[in-house]
Amino acid sequence: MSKAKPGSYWLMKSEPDAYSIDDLERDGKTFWDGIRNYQARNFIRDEMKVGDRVLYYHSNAKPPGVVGVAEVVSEAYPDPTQFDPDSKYYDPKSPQDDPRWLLVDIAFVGRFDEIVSLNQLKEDPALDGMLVIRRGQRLSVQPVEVQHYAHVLEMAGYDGD
DNA sequence: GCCAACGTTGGC
DNA sequence: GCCAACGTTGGC
Repeated sequence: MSKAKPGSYWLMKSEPDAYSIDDLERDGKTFWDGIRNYQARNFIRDEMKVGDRVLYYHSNAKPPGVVGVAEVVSEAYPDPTQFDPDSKYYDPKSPQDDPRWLLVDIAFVGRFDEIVSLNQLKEDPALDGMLVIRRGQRLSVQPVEVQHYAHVLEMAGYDGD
């Protein structure tokens, strides 16, 4: 199954205490390790492509919200932390020859001048149906519709790309 | 810190 | 294959 669609858009959550947009800006690029949810893994494995754009979302933050933009810069490949007994992401049940968990590399693209908070997202009718504003939505990697992506950038006054 | 929502595990 | 128990996420 190959879909000839242009780029896809995503929202990826990170707790700023663990890895914030500042960390990503400093590093330029990072391994998005620690995905341990099958639905998120499937998006990464089946649908993410190099060049896809990502809304960078701070969860467990005050306030939570979108703080910038990142870009997918690798294909999916096995997450090495699943085989590392010292890692908190260690998964002893993942077979070495058929790794259960994958990751992609993410690069910094830009930062918003100000956070676009979850509240703002919820209050804007143009974003009706966006997954992140759905109650109880815990998925840390989620698809975003192109018009929602564009609208969030607009809300941020971001014209970096 | 609380707790609702939801995913995963394991007994049966 | 059901479902209760448990663990985690993440807003508040």
